[in-house]
Formats: sequence, structure tokens, C-alpha cells
Amino acid sequence: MLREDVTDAIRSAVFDELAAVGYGRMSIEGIARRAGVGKAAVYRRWRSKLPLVLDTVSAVAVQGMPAPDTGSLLGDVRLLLEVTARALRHPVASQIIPDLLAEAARNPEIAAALQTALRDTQRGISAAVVRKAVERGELAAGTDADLSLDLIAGPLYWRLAVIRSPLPKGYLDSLAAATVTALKAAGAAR
Amino acid sequence: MLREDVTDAIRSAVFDELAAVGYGRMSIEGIARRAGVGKAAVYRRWRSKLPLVLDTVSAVAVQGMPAPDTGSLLGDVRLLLEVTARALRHPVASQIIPDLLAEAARNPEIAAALQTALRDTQRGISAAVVRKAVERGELAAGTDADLSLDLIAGPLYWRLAVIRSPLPKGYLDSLAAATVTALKAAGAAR
DNA sequence: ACACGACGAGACGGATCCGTTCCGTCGTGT
DNA sequence: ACACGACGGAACGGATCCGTCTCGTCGTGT
Repeated sequence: MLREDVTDAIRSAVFDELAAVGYGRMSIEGIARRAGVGKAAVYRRWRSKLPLVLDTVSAVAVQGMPAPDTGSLLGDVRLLLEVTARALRHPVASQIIPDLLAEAARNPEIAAALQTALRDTQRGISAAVVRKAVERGELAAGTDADLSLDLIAGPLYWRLAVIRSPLPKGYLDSLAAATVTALKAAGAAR
Repeated sequence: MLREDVTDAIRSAVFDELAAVGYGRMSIEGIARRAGVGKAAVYRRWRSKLPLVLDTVSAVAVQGMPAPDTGSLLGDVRLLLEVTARALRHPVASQIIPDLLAEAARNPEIAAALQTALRDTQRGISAAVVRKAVERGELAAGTDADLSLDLIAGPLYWRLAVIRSPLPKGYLDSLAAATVTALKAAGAAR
């Protein structure tokens, strides 16, 4: 019977190691060292680095974020941006996510794992927000779901994970307002 | 006298190696092998991996992109998106840029190099586009330059470098129209 | 109370890379 | 024409990691 506390220590060490050195440089030796664990304890659970990371990442993704439902498109977008910003501010997340996304361009299995862990979740939430706005008459019926996700998620991800600049006071409000306007324009354009 | 063809072969190999394995796994041994060159030829030019990459990246960034000037905000944004999309479609670029950006979160020297190579350039172009639109009366005078860059660059980078989905026909047109609307809203909000 | 087995530690042979040093060759500048 | 030096190749000791395999210890289930 594998000890759960050891499993947890390893999973936690994977996150720290991913954040510290990235997937490329990550080593099982380093993870075991960081977790205070023998290498055998790791190999007893996962065959290699890839399944270890895939499993650890998938385990986190299960925590599905519920779609916001504030009654207005602006409110939903504002809340969605707020939650996303909070997630992307965690130093560990903002290190690991871009790192794994870059690695996904090279590794189809990582790409698939991130697809279901991040992309599908966000796409679903974004689609739900748009759908409800259409029902309320705030957006045109044909509003493109993919373009909507790009408009909602793109600027904030760019700001927090690419440029890595801080968010000035009131930034999320301005961004939410601009995004809602963009969504309306995107629906009207077709 | 160092031979220039050898220097070029090394620089080219750096790009291929960065795209193939990423900065973390990149090795001077691998670069020399790929370039068909002795390791000494590399060490004769650069002291280690970091200056090699910094120098190679900086060399590319010199090719400054001119700010678009089509006479209308929509035209400028549309052209800017087109040029950016073309750049981000190059497989090598779309592999290297996210990889180095992720590494930049760990390495201040890489961060500084990318700052001047990418960020400052884009920021300048975006600011010029916004400034001209303000002069034409298309945007309010106080339109925030940082938010504008986020709105212009974010969705397309998200789409091409994060999600990595193809651009449907007419996507750039819809995106440009939505972005222009967002920019106008961003200016009016303050 | 006892046995099973997971545990941390670490040694192992093999692999890869580091940065340096030595060759013998070949291109270049004067 | 000649010498200087950069070249590709290869080897070097040292370092790190791989994946496996031993230890002796210690926790757990029955």
C-alpha cells in the first residue's frame, strides 16, 4: 500500500520543481530530493517524468471553475477576469502554465492534457457566458464562441503571463468594459 | 579572425535547437553537433549558453517593424494583426517565443533581452497607432497605451501561441473590428 | 505480534553535457 | 610563399541524471 503522504509530497515537489527549473530541466532526481523521498518511491508510482507531470497537472484541473452568473454580460466578464487574474497571479501558476504551454508545442501528450485541463474548461465557461448574454439579448445570436474566448482571455493572459506587468487600479474595470464592447461588435459583424 | 560562415551556422543552429528542445534542454554540445562545428568554435565566440542565446535573439530583434499608417485606425489595426499573424505562424518563431518568455520568468537577463527585443518594439508601434488615431479624432485623447497594447496583441497571441488553433477565413477582419471597438470603449471609459 | 512491504538512502553502470585541451588540416592575410 | 590561427574532431575529468537494485528501518494491516 503506497503511502498517501509520500504521494502528496511528490506531487507538491513536482509543482515547485516545474516552477523553479521548468519542464525541460526537471529531473526525477531533483523531485525526489526536493520531496525528501527516495527515487524508488517516485518510480513506484510513475514510470517516467511525462506521466508524472501529466497526472499531477490533471489532478489539479479537476477543480472546475463554475461559470459566473451575475445577470449581466458586463458583470460576468468582470467576474471572470477577476477570477482569472487571481489564478494567474499565483507565482507558481504563472511560471508553470506558460512553461507547459511552450512544451506542449513539442509534446502532443502535454498538449492534450492541457487541452482538457485548461482550454476546454475556459472554452466552456466563455461559451456559457456568451450563451446567457444571447438569451438576455445583450449579444447577437450568431456571436462566435472562439473569437469571444480570444477576446476575453487574450488581453489578460498577455498582460499577466507574457508582459508580466502589474494591474493598475481600475484596470480590470476598463478591460471588462472594453471587452464587452468588443464582444458586441464581434456579434454584429457577421 | 573568426570565420563568419561558422558564426552564421552556429546562430542558425541555435534557432533550430531552441525550437526543437527549448532553452532548458538546449546544450552547446547539441548546437555544435547541429551546426557541424567543433565545440571550441562556439566557446571561442561566447562564454556560455546564456550570452549565446541573448546575442542571437538580440541580433534578430534589430529588424524593427515599421508602424502601419493606412490612414484609419481600423486599417492600422488590421495590418498590424496581419503582420503579427504572419510572424507568429512561422513554426520556429511560435516555438521559440513562448519558450523564451517562460524562461524569462526565471532569468532576468533573458527577460531584459526580450523586453527590448519584443515588448518595447510592440509597445512603440501600438502607441504610434493609438497616437495617430487620437490625432484623427478616432480615439479619445486619454486612451491608455498599455491597455491598448493588451487589447491589440492579447487575443491574437492567445489564439496563435497559446491555443494554437488556425485562423478561419475572415477571422482577422472580425478581430480587427472588435478590437477597434474595444479601443474606443477603453478611451471613453476614463 | 508478526509479516509484508513501502520507506530513505545510496551505490551501480550507462548516458549526456560541461569547459578545456590536444591534435592535424586548411583557409586567410600579408 | 609562408606563418598564424581558426577549423573539425576527439579525448579529458568532473558533474548530473537515468532507471535499477540493494540495504536496513519503520509503518501498517490483520
